[in-house]
Amino acid sequence: MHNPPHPGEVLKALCLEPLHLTVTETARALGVSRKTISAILNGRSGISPEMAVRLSIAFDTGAESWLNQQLQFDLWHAEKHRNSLTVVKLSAA
Amino acid sequence: MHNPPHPGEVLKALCLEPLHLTVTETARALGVSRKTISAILNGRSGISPEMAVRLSIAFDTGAESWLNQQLQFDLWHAEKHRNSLTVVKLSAA
DNA sequence: GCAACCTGTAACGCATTAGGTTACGGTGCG
DNA sequence: CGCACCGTAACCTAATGCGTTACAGGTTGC
Repeated sequence: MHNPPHPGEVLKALCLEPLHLTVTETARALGVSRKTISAILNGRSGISPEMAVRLSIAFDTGAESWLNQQLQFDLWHAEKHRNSLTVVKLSAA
Repeated sequence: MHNPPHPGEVLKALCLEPLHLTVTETARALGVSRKTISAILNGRSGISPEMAVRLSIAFDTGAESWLNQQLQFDLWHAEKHRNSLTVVKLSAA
């Protein structure tokens, strides 16, 4: 339940650094601009579904695992505002 | 591989109909506009992280399960364009 | 030393999308 | 008929993924 990492950090640590890939090389391989990769690595963008598919092709991983990391990250932020949401319980009623 | 259902359909079938909830009632309970619920039920919007938390409160379910359904849905659409993406493999390299 | 080059990032614009507000057609009830 | 409620469409705003362009900091070759 502790601060989950940016998916970008994981991407950097698990994919780019082991292969000594630069932002430029990665961007070219994925078919996107350097900006897009830079933004992800620095946590200024999330992993979009399309990007997840690109990653799954380039690094031969599951697209789902990338999106799951993004999900955990987004959810963790959303949960922080849980108690500031005005919601009425309907289940237990 | 088969067309995953829209999260809105699931929401309607599993939450609204069993409790005979109207769009209006649900919207009030969740603290959003009727439009927002209507859009989700008809597949014109996805389940955002914030919405998932609202659903988890109102229906006492896991927020993650809603986002996972959304993930499966989004991913399925993204995968359809997999072969139209210009991506170079880096893993096997 | 300096000029050409490459790398990573910031600035700006565009398209998409979740969400609110408002307005409209439809239905039930006094 | 009149009124209230329902679901949805139309319009606007804010956020965000992406591309293009521009810029600062290094290398490398001369």
